[in-house]
Amino acid sequence: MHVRRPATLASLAAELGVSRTTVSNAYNRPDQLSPELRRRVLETARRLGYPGPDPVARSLRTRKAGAVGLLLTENLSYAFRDPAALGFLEGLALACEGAGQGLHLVPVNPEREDVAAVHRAGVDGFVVYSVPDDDPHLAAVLSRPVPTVVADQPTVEGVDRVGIDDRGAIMRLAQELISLGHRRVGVICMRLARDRNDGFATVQRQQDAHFHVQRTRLAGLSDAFAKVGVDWARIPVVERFDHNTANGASAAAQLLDSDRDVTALICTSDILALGAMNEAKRRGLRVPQDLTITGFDGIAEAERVGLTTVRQPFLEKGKAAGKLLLASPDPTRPREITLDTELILGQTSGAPRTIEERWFGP
Amino acid sequence: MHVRRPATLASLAAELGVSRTTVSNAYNRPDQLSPELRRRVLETARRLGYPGPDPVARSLRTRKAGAVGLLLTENLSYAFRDPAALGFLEGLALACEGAGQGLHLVPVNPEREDVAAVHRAGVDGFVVYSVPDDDPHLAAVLSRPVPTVVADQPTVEGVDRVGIDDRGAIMRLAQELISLGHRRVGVICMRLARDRNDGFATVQRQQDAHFHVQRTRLAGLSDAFAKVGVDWARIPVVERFDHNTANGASAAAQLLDSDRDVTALICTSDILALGAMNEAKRRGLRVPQDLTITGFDGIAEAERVGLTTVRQPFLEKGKAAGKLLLASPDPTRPREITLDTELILGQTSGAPRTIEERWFGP
DNA sequence: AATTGGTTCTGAACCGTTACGGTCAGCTCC
DNA sequence: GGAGCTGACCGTAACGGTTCAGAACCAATT
Repeated sequence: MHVRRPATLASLAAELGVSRTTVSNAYNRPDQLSPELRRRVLETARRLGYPGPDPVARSLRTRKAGAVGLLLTENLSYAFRDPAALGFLEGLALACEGAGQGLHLVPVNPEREDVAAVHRAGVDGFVVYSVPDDDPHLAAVLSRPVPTVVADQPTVEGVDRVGIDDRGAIMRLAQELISLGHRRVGVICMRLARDRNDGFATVQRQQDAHFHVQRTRLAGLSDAFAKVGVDWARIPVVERFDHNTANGASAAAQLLDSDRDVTALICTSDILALGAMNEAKRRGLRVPQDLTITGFDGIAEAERVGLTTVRQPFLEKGKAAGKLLLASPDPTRPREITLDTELILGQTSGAPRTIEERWFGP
Repeated sequence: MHVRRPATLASLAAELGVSRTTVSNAYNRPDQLSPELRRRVLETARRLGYPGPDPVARSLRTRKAGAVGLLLTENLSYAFRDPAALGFLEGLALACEGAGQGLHLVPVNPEREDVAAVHRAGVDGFVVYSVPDDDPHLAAVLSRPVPTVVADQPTVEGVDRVGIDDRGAIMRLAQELISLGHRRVGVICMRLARDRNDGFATVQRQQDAHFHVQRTRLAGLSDAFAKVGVDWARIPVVERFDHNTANGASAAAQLLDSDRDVTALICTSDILALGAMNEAKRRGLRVPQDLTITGFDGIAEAERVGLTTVRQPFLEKGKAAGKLLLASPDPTRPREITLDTELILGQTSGAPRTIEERWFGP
């Protein structure tokens, strides 16, 4: 085996008896030197095992890394499990690919507050996806002098943003349930803050939630029900830290155990809703006759089972974030993109049974 | 809005009247200077809007980028749709995360042969996942003087490798079918080369396949059937370029149209097998009574429907690739990791009906 | 003969940092 | 009271490129 020679542009130039500029040009500006010389340069490079200009050194000089950083709140691997995050990731990847930019996933250890990884990432900009307001990594990103786009997060001064109208979308869903006659409902939501709280969430906790998306959706629900005179404080909201169907099921169980007369379970994600459906089935509750269940996101699996939900365009969101970041040499005017959502009325929602029906059958 | 001042470590040092080394130490080696001075440095940094040492310059100096490059054959976004690739990606991400390394997805435009992206990536090493032997991007990666690990690919001289025993695994599957009595089978496989060929694949094309995994699996099947005297050349092999269930279905249709007496469809991936099952259903063929269908990979959906398949540990494969890359300061001995697979006998395989049964019913 | 223009190549500055090998004052220890 | 140590800080030399303003040369034009 040959040992990799630490050949550099300079050593190559010396070997050839030309200037470093010329060697550089051989790679970057073929029109700046004669074809013959260029051929010789590349030939000698091959012979010496020179792998071409060092990307890092080039980045330093040109002040371009050719990559976009992506900051996620969770373990990197979470992004590959959650369909919504995955869709976003795919969209972002598409945008990067289209622009010939790499996508640098920043490693975040949620245990340690290891902000160093953010500082170490050689990128031209950041996309921040759904991290809590108070996340130190977000602060670290904002401290870096590169353009940033946040997604599914509250607007940050001077930073582009892409998202959906979570509030309006879930309000329309709620209004649908309300018009069907639902008043006594339960809510299942994802984690509201960085501390684990698997159980009921007080109104205070809901309002203080550090995750923008969850906070906004709960607020939308609260407003929608307030309009028809339902006291939100009496609506049970169950929170789950980890986002999976098992937790959707256990949250549904907790909710149904605490109040048997709930007529609908409103979940802030499809994953949770799918879990809730499993629990309903386990209890022999028919959906939607005995219990209405709704989700949020519009993932493929939800569509398959006919879940009533709000469909949001993950992929487009990711693409939009990428385009926003890559197309912005103009840092003066922060932009905000709000994508449309669609209310999907599936087979998991219907009118609640009356009290009589509940006790004496239909 | 404040304009980002291009403050540097040097300007900060000048402002403070200390050396650049001291400022550097304030960030990297707190023990090398008095707490008081460090406090002053950081304070002044904040005041001047100095965001901390530039990651690219640091990388140049330390010769560490803190990131691993990942090369995929397909569009980046393909990786987010294919469950096997996704599992690998997740495993790799976990390994990177554990080591505090970023994961840099290299943008590959399969249209243009834009190898430049490989040269532009500031990474400490590469993982190459299942690209064809003759892919120029692979060559570009190998030309870079950084450690590399290939996965699901043939061994490259001096390069670590991780994979499974595709040949042995599919042979065990084939032997199972053979012992059930199947002799007249059809095969559905993924793309064999970079050129599109949606249709039958000749034996020559099978042997020349540039995708190692597919080539090896077909060879394993060929060998298994040869052992019991089946002439492989007469076994129809249908190839599909794009990997999705729709293509699995159309390939199954093509196969069944060409030979109605096939008793089993052996697919080289679960996705294709799931598509084939859809087609069988559409035709009113009962599985496994009328037709045996098998897959390969062991994805969640396959498990759900009870597909007979080979389960391979994607996640572990990704993890292993990451560990191999990150734990190797020793370039002298290339290593090879072969992970175990498991034959899953589901409900989609059974004994073939005899000719009589086929024509006259059971 | 002088000017112009084009091609091809060069020299030197610069990108922002960290590694390495110091210096120097103050202190301890017999 | 001199040797030896320690803590705190500094100067210089890389790290490996890109870029820009010319220099040198030659041919064509005025």
